[in-house]
Amino acid sequence: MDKEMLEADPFQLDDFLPYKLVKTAAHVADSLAHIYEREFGLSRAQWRILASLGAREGIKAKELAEETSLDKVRVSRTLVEMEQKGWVSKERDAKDQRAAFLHLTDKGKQLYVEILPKARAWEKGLMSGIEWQEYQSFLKTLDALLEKAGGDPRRTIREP
Amino acid sequence: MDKEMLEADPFQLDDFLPYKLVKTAAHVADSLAHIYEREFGLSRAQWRILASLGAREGIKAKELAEETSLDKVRVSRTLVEMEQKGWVSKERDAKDQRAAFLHLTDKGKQLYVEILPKARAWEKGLMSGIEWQEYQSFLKTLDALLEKAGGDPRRTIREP
DNA sequence: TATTGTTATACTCTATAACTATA
DNA sequence: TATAGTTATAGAGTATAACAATA
Repeated sequence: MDKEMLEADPFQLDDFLPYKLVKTAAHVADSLAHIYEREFGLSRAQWRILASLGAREGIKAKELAEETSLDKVRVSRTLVEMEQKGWVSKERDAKDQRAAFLHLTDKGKQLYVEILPKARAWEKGLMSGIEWQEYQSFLKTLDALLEKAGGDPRRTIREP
Repeated sequence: MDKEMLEADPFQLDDFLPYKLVKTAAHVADSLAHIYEREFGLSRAQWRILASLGAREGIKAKELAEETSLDKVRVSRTLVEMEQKGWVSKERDAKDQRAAFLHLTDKGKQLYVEILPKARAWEKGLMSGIEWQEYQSFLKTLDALLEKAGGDPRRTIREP
């Protein structure tokens, strides 16, 4: 065993990119979750679907799954919850009876326009103190990393 | 319902920072996981503990939990697994019989020096194409976001 | 009384497969 | 045969609480 090799260039988990990235992402996600979970009682899946549907009325479950990085099983179940809460309605596609166009109900839209500004204000607060240029560079690097890491586009993710 | 408000400034989940951040982090984490999971058969918790212990021999379970963002229950259980595999040994602290100093066995160190270079090479590959200055700025922004999001330092996280 | 670490348990999330009804 | 969506189930991860031993 080469002891030198163990000590020469000490590995710090905290400085290791994926760890740092995931850790930061988890804390940022938690911070946002305060709004939609504690303040509005939405689950993470419900939040993502609300946010997605609010901006893209009338899409189908399959597209919704792609947009939100949730798998079709979770989308299906979350939609049932959201229908029961009266936030979402389905409109069968006459051309394809298997699928349905999804809509926010008035109640759902009301929730959307209530949460969205808060989420945006939160995002703004998070960004305050970060230069616009630095932020643009940050986004660019994120895109590059996602591109590099690539991987399975069907990969589902938990946080918002 | 103000339809204008819904369409005026469309919200794109994909451009929303926490979503983008978590999504990128998940894919980057998956990419690394190929190495320690598929190539070496380590779980994520095992990988983090190995990486941590390799660099900081002799720490105790409590410090290990803090370093790895794993809770003490998971650390305790993962250490049992790793002892059984012969990678980790415990040395009771004579000054505090409740705790133990943790060590990698020779077998554990061997695994460490085998995985580490691969992880670093993977990281280097991920970074190739990204300017050094851009990367420094990226790390700085991550730190700023973590600082801002702050939150519970005991927060446990799943990915590497 | 408080702390370190272990054990137990319930809950959620995830992955997979099987199923239906359509196409 | 293939696809959209649903249902079922097993496994992994997470959060909590209770506990033993020691401080």
